[in-house]
Amino acid sequence: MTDRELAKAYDPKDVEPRWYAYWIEENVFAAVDDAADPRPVYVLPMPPPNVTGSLHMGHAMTCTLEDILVRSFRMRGYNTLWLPGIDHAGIATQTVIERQLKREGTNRHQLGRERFVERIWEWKATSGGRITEQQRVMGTSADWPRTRFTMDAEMSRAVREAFVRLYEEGLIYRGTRLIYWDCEAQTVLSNLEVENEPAKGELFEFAYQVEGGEGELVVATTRPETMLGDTAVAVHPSDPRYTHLHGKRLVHPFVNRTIPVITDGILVDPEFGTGAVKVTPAHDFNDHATGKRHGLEEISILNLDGTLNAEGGPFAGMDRFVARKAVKKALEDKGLARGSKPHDLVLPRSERSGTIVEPMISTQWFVKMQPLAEPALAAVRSGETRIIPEEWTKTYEHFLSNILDWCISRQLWWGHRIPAFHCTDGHITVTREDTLCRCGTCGKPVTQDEDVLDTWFSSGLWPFSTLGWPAQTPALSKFYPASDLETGYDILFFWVARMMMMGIHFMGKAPFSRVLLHGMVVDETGEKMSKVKGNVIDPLDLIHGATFDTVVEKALPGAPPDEALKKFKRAYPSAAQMGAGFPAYGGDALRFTLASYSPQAKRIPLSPRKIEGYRHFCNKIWNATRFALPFLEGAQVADTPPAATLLANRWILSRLDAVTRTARQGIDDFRLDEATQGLYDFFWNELCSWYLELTKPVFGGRKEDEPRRDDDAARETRDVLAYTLEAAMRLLHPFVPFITEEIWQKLPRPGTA
RNA sequence: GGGCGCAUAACUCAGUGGUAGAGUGCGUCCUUCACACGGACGAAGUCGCAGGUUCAAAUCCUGCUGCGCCCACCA
Repeated sequence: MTDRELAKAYDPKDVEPRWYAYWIEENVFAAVDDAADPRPVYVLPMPPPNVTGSLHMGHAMTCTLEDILVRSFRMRGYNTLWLPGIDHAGIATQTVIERQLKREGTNRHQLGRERFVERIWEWKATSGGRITEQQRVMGTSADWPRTRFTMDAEMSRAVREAFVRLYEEGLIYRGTRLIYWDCEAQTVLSNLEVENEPAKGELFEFAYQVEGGEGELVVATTRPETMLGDTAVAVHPSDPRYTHLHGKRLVHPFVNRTIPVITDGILVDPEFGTGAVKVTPAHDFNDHATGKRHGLEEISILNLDGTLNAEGGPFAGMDRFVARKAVKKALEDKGLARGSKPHDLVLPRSERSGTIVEPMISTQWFVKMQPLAEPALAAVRSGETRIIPEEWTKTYEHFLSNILDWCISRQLWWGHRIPAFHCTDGHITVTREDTLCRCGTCGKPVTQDEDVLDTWFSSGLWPFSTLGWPAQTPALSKFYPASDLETGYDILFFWVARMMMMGIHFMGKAPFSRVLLHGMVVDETGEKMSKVKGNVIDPLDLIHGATFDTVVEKALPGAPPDEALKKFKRAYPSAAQMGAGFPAYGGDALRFTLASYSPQAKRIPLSPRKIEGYRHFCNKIWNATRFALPFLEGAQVADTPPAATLLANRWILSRLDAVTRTARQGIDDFRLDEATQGLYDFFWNELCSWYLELTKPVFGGRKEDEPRRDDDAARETRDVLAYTLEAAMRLLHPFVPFITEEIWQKLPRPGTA
């Protein structure tokens, strides 16, 4: 096959890897730091995927949308930086490695901290960050040599610097608070990492005897074991049923203490339960606040692993759930149980481990949020940063207006160690140095704080830490603030809000002028993709093709294949009639599909049939070119449209102009769906169905006995067709970069004639 | 308890104060000269329900119904 001939059907497998290699070789994704570079700048920080991650549909969406923006600006002549990276993902990664150790019959404590962390680095070197390889299959045109890992030395320096400055400014403090504790991972969690899940439980009632044998007071609870930490029972001040008990004391049935009856109009709703509330200040947020109001003792009853400590009296050593049953039984045995009824409740679960978290009193590091939140709110209110789709602005405002202090310490080993040192006298020295020997206050020997920082602390610095901050590098001055930040709406609070706060605080300017948010990719019926549901699709299977056996094995690992297949086909009705599997749709078809969904949709139901439709579109592009190429020999293509006299030629040039504006507008407004629709319609209906058909009689030569024409009309049409195709390839390129590159390289274009 | 959003053709979704749109699917026909990953023609919607504003509403407003998401410490 010569240069100017094309295969009859488009085969992405042949084309795509070839051009990716070419782009890398030609270094076309690189941004330029040089202050003297006169071009305008477009900067897009890439959301760093977890080091443990592998490409899923959400990543595919992110890569696609961002690559479209980036390629588009690059083609417009911007000095474009798409900065990629990887997140160390503290708790997620630690969990992965701990599971490995468990399989090997050991654990991190046997290994020791230093060895454990080494082990994670080893793992990272071999299998961590595989996802960045997979991103390349999507055509991701990031400036790869600038890839940052949040645990790199430079990133760590930035993290320490940020911590120290916030500490010195009084915005980071250490405090003893009621926090959420994950008993399995054995670490504190921030509020955002706790998911509240509705559940069916019971409301159990039991009686406290009044001291001196004057009757009883019945309370209701969903967590009977917490009664071991009760330090009061509260009633409503104006509840006539309990007036006679005001000021009395109650006898604890299991531990040697009496507790007061207190009145509290905030905690107690007389309508609920018995109207009397047991108060456990150390294990419940409402009770904690009540305890503060009344000066109650806070008795922690739990060990860090969720078993009961010595305060549990006869129940000490039991797991919290075992203790729950045992306490109920013991209350029954003492004749104090007063029955139970079914009750709908909300269980707080750890986002990561899935276990029910326990409120516990603990000393942790916090960031004071309000002083940081206010400028972040102001930046959006003033329009310095715009959130698109705009409806998210209210959600952002609501979050930042009601924000609580951020607990940033984690009892993990994998992460940025907190740069604080403790001496035996209890002084704390916070330092930028790697290590410290003497207390800054008294000079005694010190040890470093055992804890690490929340992963999101380092990612909150991403827009500037990746550019060399705190050093004043050329990259930092060139590329901060970024132009856009594009990501899924699910991390608006976790990540975007925190970058806004940190960016403004440390750099004095909001980190980006626009925040672009897309929805969650879900299955075709609208269900969230999950391994449990068996509806996960690996984007690479759509690109490369895969039998349903393979697809289903990944969707529902370990399940019987026919059962898994049934589930899968229920989740993707349009795949049900597809025979044995997915054909190789190619990266372009998948990208065009993902871009075609409206970004304001919160749920993006992935439809295999839709991908198929856009694969057909790619084939259409291919064949249109295949038809046109033989007629383009000797075409003159300039940067501006050729002068046209024939109606058809003038018409297609005007349509080209219109679609150019549609595509441009769609990209600028982050309405890529409108851009894809416009491009599809232009190419298929206007260019192929109408214009190409109209050119046939002008060119002639289609039948054996008909000569190819070479008159003015044919020459004008040739030049217009060449110009139009070349321009169409450039318009389509950000969306479907592979096929357009393949074709464009074969087309006559400015400077090649 | 607060907040946000959605309801348009069989499916998935755009859309606009002035005669209802796309893709896919469906029906009939066509392997004819770029493409059957194609072409031609066609069927298909009381734009959730009820009010209101307007010359005009599917589009704006109010209420209702249904669905979804987020935030929140009711024992």
